[in-house]
Amino acid sequence: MGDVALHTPDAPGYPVRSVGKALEILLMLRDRETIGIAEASRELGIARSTAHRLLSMLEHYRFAQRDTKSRGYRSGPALVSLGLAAVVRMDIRRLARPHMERLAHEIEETVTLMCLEGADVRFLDSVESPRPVRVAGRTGLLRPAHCTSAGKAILADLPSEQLEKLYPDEPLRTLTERSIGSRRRLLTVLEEVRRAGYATNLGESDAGLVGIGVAIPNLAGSPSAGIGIAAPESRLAPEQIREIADAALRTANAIANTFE
Amino acid sequence: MGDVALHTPDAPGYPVRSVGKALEILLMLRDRETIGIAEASRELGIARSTAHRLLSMLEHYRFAQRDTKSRGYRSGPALVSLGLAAVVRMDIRRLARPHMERLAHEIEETVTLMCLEGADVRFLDSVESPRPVRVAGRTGLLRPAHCTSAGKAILADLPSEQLEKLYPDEPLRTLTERSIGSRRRLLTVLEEVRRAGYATNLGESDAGLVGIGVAIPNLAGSPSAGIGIAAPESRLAPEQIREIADAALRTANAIANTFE
DNA sequence: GCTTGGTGTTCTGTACTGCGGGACAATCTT
DNA sequence: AAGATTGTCCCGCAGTACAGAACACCAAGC
Repeated sequence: MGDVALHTPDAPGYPVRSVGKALEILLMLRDRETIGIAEASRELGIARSTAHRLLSMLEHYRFAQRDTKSRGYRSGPALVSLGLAAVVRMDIRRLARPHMERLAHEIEETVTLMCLEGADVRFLDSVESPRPVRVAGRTGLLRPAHCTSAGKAILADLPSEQLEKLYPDEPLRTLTERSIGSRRRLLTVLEEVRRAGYATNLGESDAGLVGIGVAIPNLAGSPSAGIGIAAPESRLAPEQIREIADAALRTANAIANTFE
Repeated sequence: MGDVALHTPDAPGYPVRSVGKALEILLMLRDRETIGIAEASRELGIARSTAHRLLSMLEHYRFAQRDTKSRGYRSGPALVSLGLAAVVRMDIRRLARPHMERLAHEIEETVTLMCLEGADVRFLDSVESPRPVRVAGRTGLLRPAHCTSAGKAILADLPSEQLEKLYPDEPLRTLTERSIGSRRRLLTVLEEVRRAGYATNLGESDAGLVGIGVAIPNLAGSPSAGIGIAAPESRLAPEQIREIADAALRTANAIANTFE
């Protein structure tokens, strides 16, 4: 009678193991550059022959391709086109675009849309500053969330137990010497972010680059997202920050309201 | 004895049907916005219950997600992150980037990298013009190949039998009234492209936008790619075309030579 | 040179798993 | 209100996708 496992809304009542394993291989392909057959077999707990067959299958459908020198499989063209098609269709991105363009035009700096992916943020889209000297948009990039402005804003919105899961190991990854290196420091920074409503990034991801980021609230279902504004260090005076953050917050709210 | 089917180099000797069907569903997700269970079952020739289970599986791994109003499945966040990770890693893109930046800087117009996907071209990456009035880079977009400059350049490099497969139906899709509408016209245009070495796009994809495109030669294995230069109509005088095309050809060759 | 540990690849039998069919409920159409 | 489609669940059978072993291949290492 009463089903206890209701708290996992999408547990497949009738799993198809081979498909599950194949999808897990695809997910491995996201984090690793290439995968070997033995590697996959070990990691998924399946026989080498099975891993071989699954990878051949992925190769046949162009989801994977063999690296030259026939050593290991890497992600194939089907993933590229599927992914790009999915990105273009993403609700957040489509809805956010016009607002981002308005914001980029108003403050004349590069605006980027990001979403959380594990403990990282993925750059989903960006509108570059109209000025000749500007920060380039780097769609597709992955950065540690705690090293970016929008990433910090997103983290600040997370429930604390989820946050702890994301940072199990103590020495946090750093990109520059200004990056946040310890969990304690991160927690106090996030507290400040919650108070201020926005986050900053003062050369913590790239030297000479500063950013201001806010989270997009109420993204029902889809992973948490945010927008960040990036500028050359020399151009952003401290007294502008509040003003720019307000513009970003207005934009984020406008995006959130577009969800009917 | 003699295996006849040697001309299909990657036919999986030992197919895993469920995985194959699952991957085919993913491929459907690329072309359609959403798919229903009955739809998938019909198209793949499997029972509705099977389609249901496969889609649940995809949903569980976040490769698909249900559309609000619980009607139909659409592509999920896993596809987005997988795709973007794959794009960033793509050889062509990584290798082409520096050359594209140089070209964009030299001619001060927006440069785009595209690759063929069926009879369309997918925008893989772009470097925007430094000028204030410029054509925006639209990474991820899909356009009919015969309506874009680089697309035509890529088509011109294709063997004719492959070309015929791509255009079975006579009234070609058009985006503006200047788009090429018939196969005959396309063939003569492609002949000109082969002679000139580059292709043009005079308001055939977007009104007020002109482009110059070239194919990147010798892309062993990976799908055919090309680069295009897009500019506002008002800014591109006819006498500049040859010069810009030469710069683009130099760039394309430089990219091709990067492949060791 | 010949081992030794590691790969990727192919084959075959069997237990299990994922398939189809059917029944039900919830929608949308007419 | 009836009819047509849809998504969802369940169950029993048979087909399949798994593991295991055997083989070929390439590195190092002694």
